[in-house]
Amino acid sequence: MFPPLPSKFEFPQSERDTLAFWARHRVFERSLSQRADAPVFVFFEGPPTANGKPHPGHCLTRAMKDLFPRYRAMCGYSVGRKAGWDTHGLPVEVEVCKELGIHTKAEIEAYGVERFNLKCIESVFRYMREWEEMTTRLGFWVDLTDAYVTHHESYVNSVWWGLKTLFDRGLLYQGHKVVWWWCQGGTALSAGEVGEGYREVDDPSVFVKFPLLPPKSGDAEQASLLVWTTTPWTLISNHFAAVHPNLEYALVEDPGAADGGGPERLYVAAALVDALGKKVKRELQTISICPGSALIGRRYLPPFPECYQSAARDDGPPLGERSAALREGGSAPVGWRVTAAEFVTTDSGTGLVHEAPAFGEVDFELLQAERRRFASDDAIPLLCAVNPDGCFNEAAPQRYRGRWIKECDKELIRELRDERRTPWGTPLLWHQEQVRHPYPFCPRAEKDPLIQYARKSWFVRTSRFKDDFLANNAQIRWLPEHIREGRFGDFLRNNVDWALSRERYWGTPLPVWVCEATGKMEAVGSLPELERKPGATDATPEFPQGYWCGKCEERAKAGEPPLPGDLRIHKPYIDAWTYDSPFSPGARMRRVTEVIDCWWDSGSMPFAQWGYPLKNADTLAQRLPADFISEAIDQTRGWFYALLAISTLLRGELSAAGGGDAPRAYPLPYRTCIVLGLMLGEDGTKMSKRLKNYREPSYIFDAYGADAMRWYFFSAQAPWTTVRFQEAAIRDAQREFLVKLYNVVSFFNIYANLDGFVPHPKSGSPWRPTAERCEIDRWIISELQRTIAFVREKMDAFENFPAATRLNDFVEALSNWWVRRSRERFWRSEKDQDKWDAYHTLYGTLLTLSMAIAPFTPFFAEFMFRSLTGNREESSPGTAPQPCSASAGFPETGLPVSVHLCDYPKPDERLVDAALAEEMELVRQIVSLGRAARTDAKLRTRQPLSRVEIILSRSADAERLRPHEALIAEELNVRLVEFARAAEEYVTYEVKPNFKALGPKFGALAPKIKGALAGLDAAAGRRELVTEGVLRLTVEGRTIELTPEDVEIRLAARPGWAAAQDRAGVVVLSTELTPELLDEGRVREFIHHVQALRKDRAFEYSARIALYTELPAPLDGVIRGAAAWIARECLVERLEFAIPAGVQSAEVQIDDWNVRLAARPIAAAAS
RNA sequence: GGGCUCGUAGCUCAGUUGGUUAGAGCGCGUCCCUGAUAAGGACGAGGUCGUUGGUUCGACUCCAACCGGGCCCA
Repeated sequence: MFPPLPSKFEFPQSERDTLAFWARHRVFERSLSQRADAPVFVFFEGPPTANGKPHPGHCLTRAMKDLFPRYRAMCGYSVGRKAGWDTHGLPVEVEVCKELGIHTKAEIEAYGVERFNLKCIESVFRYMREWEEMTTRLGFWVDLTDAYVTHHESYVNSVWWGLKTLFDRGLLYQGHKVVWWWCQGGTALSAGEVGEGYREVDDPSVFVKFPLLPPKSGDAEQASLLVWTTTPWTLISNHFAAVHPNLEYALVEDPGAADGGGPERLYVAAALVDALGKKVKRELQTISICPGSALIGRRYLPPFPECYQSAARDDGPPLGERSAALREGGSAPVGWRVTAAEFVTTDSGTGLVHEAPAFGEVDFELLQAERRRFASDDAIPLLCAVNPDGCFNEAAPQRYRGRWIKECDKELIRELRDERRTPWGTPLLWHQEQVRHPYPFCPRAEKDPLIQYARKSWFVRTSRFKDDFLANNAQIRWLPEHIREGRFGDFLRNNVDWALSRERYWGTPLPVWVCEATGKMEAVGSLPELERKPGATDATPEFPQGYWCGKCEERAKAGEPPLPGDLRIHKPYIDAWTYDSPFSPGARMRRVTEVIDCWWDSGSMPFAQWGYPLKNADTLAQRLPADFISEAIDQTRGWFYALLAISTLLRGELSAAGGGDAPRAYPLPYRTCIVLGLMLGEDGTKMSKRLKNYREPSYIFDAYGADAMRWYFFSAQAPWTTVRFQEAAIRDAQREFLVKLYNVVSFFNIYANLDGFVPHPKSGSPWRPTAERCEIDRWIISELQRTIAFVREKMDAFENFPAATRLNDFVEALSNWWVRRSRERFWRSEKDQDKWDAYHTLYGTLLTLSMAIAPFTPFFAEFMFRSLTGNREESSPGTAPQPCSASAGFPETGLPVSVHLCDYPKPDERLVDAALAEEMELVRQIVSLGRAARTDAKLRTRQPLSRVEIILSRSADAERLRPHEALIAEELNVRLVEFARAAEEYVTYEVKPNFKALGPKFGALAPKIKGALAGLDAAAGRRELVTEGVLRLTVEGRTIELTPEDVEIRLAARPGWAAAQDRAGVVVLSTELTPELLDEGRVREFIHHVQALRKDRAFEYSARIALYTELPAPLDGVIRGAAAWIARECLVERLEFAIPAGVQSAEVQIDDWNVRLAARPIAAAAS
């Protein structure tokens, strides 16, 4: 007896039951342990940032990460699945700041770094729990109990080891770099963060004159360079003006504005003269043209004199008047002269660029280039009138000092217009307007604009490894493929050194200690290593026994919960550690203050998840590289890059884990990477909590279940396409696949129990091999084998979409052809072998299918499997799982308790019948045509017809269809099936060119042949082809012989017949209705109404009934004559032609007659 | 502005080394079937395959430019 199924199946409830079942029997753990000694398939979990609730996009990622490991595990691999959490970084800090209602670094310091970081841990834990819940509910099997966590001491030790290794190899260095700087947060932001924060804003656009000093020889020219900027606040820090040496520059005469300033001369790019003239509505007259190179070296006066006049050294002349020795001999001024720069264009501005190296990346590079020309490294200072907090400093004019730079823009412009003049008395401001352009703001604090700012920070010399990155990349299997050469390849080719340090609090501390006497540095590879350093201590004046212990005691005394031990390796505790300097006796080593980019954390996970090298060297050797990873496309420059870069840098060191000397081969650290598309909300725009344009995962889980969502992800599109997350699409996916499949399971369940079907081949219902069963059974079993072979092939290649599509097609075929065509076999009363064949076929198919879909829809697969195997529970869960094999129709005994402990089905080639598959395809096509013809002629299916004539385009097909005549006759409800050969009575012919064959053979002649064929007598042409094997045509004077392959013969029904056609052929129905046929139709109508009545009255499926009817005379004889048939079809025990009093009756119509029907079940049906 | 990617039916998406008649599901309309009923089937309407050029005997497919969306970078 199969456990009866509920009348109303609830997917979400069933899934919750399955979750409980998995937990009860520790199915996940056992799926791992039963493969403990198998070959490994390595999966890396990209750690989600535990900062914010998971949304549907995360569900897609996690579903994909589940699918392939499940599949490989069922295929016999050992697939360890260690969870991981990314817990450091700015996002966490910002979340905590919001919670605390604070914003700036000063506020964090005031709150206390210690308490702050404690808050960060708490915040991370909160979100981790939400993620764990979603993970479990989605059916993502990953070991949450043994997750790696980036802030754990063991993890940080590994990260430190990597950094120390790079430091010792000279790859970790401190340098200046212009970064996108968040003034209020006091830190640089990563490229990704900056990209998030771009907004369209209006900024001032100012054109400013830089008056030229007279050349060494020659008279004062009284001309200015005209420069353009959208950041007036950077003008105070101006250091150079740049031109492109190969561009043409014009010296123009500006007649001057009406309200001030006389005529004067300006240098601008020749190409921009007209455009600039239009801006001020004056004609700028070109006086002379010169190349940019002619201007190089010319000196000018900056708009604000503070830097120019500052004394770089106490004794020297002002900076503006200083020159220094060049490497190649001679000397040059250290600033305020024209330099050459390739980046100058005439796209906007004036073709002359104001350079403030502290505030622009290219500007800074220009400064570096200039510096390299000088003999002394520090000949040219970096001019910077702005403090890290975004306020002007001592280098700025008095009135601006201490003020927020953006706030000063207006005043600066006014000063340039009204107060500052050229030596000849015109205002320095030439023109002012507004521009609208994208500008980055802090994505975490939307009002704070970012600025480019030169900052001392730590870098990893990744650019030196560009070629290695590319070589590594070339070995990776990317899905989709274009990522390798496209987005990712481009990114690698443009590699710049990794800006590693962050001037923040909650992150992996940069493990570099500096000698307080000499400034020399060294890196430390782990906390134990630090503790072993000579004289190492975290004692402070306040806590002479040690800062950490002191703090712990303090909390204990105050009755507060103990500090998480993992905080020991974080700020501020780690900052307390000092040790004896190896560089200078008596001096101490102190840690630098920075923490590192959290991307570096997550990119270190291949070894850090195992705590390597302090432990688990063996594990690492086995688990590198990963066979499979997957994340969304936004991780290209994130995790995908971090992983590849760090593993490439540490290739030699990582290979030591394996005990070998040879460097580990590429790819590292992942072989296959599925790059998922972005997920958009219902309206096709980015998902937004604010706009509520998507459904929460929990809503989907409760309304449809996790499988519906998973199936939608896997089957609706290739995973790398951008998808719209639509509730309706999930509902559809559920209806098309899960509900359809459930109906088949339910069908089986109902009848198997009615007939007492026992699946066991020996002790159960009579079983016989597939080869002895009927054609449709052999067909569906063959389809099953083909499907499994296809799914395996695609899944082995990480292509879930075609695999899922094929499974969908199979379920469609099972439900809409096999079940439909086999229903009668289940209904019939006799328990003959054919009936048992049907049961065994369906049972075996469903059982195998439950295994085949298990990685895709693990909950429903488990439901199916358990339903088919009797909802077994183990009395002592955990006994050794038994091996399982299940070929169609013949399940072995001793199946495991869960489908997920089974082996993935293997196709049995012996059961595949390709010819039968093709024939059945054709049969379905013909039947479909027959139904179309019926619809057309308004002949309902219940009305039998005398015969159908089938005319096939390929007459050879007739022979192949003949064995299936009975099937066609039954499906179309016709007495006779005939194949007509040359049925010109019914059809007309058309001879069409087959260009695929004609094209290569005849080239340009092909279209002409098409014309010739159109004018041909098609019937004659066809005859010629059939009798002679060739068709001769004369085209352009040439005689051409066409073979049957060169053309296609199409058929069309002649008008006047009940017919339908397509490429396969024409199906013609005989429409003549004899009295006998009409009578049979009426009986079938009668049966139909009785069945409807049974259903309407909700009789048991197997209930025998007494049937009462009152008929008009013309029907009486017909129904009486068919009594036996009716009794068999409708389980009628007694048929009476009068309706007894008190029995509820119904009136139905058969043709034009009214018929009364009534029925009641007969109690003891067991006779 | 640069790079990548996508543009096919009202919606969601397929479309196999270029082959002349571009498909599916949903939705809509008409009908059918039903002892699987949260089913199932048939038919119909609905497309200048983003636009414009080019290559080719032949282009949804290849190339170029442009337009539009998305992502990444600036």
